[in-house]
Amino acid sequence: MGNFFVCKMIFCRFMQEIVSNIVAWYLKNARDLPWRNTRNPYSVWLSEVLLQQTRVNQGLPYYEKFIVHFPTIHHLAQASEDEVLKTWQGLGYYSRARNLHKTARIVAESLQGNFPQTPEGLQKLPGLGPYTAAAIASIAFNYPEPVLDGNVARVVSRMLDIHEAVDLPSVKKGMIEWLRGQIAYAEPGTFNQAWMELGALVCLPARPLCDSCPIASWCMARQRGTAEELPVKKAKAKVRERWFHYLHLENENAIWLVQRQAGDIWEGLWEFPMYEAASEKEVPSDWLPKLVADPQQVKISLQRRFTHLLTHQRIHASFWKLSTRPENLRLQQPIFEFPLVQEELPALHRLMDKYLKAN
DNA sequence: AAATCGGGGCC
DNA sequence: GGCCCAGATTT
Repeated sequence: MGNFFVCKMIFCRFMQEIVSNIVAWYLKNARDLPWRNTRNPYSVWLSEVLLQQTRVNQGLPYYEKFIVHFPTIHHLAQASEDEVLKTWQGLGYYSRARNLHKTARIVAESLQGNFPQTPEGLQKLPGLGPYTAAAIASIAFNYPEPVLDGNVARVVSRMLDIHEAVDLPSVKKGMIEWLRGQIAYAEPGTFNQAWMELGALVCLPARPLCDSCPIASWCMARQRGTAEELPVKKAKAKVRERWFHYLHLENENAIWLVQRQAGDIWEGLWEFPMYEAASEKEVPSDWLPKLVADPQQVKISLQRRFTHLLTHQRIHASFWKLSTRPENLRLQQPIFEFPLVQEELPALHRLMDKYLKAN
């Protein structure tokens, strides 16, 4: 931390020039993205939530889909949560979709359709943390609050050659404070987007394009040759192994699905009735009696196996085709029937989608 | 402070 | 296979 504040002092007298260079670079090189053609708070909010922990290229088609499906916050507020989840399907981090819907209802019904205009006010809404509140306030309402996302943290840590973990709250605070000291030198929304864009296009995680960087001459990491080592991050959690056994039951016009409950992955999404085994060794003969009243009346065959990789979990999924009467099943949740038409299926998660498409 | 939540692109 | 991404929320 000591190192950090020394750097901060050294750079004080160059701040205006640094900001001016970044903004000039941004105005010339920024990508043409749909949410940059407006300052409409609804569009800004939607884009920011969609892009949390998500690359622009991945979020872009979802932004278009949401704008077509829900042109205003009132359309979104009046939709059901299932409709919102369905539009979100495949993007991941599904609590974002539920919070998006909650916030739409709060703004539409309690705030007369108007978003709060300050970071503090915005951060009270579900799904809006420090980053998103600052982003909306600065871009939509011209409020001078710097954003700190993965891009900005990388750029700043290299600028100042910070070797402490950037996910440490104290280090985050220091970087925001440093940025706050220079945000007055530009339009807040442009200032914030310029830093992020620099991280996304030039100050890349690996092999940064320092020769194209508008502030390379002030970059301490470049001067010291440490850019590729930065930013430093704390160690990550290990991957959990899980074994899912899915029961595939369908007839001519219905497919049996249950909705996943809270407190686990894929909350609120739909899938086949499922039994989670405690280990790889746990075999069907052990768990089948737990799922059906009379195993004698069941025909069962292994259809397909997938290994589905997530960030912190590895799902070993087995899909068993089941033939029996529905009354014979012992399920904790009620069974729902849906017409077997792809468009009519509710928001399934990625693994289910993979299985259905493979058949 | 640590754990959890996804999916995809890149090396 | 590991890392990272326009992070937030819960414990």
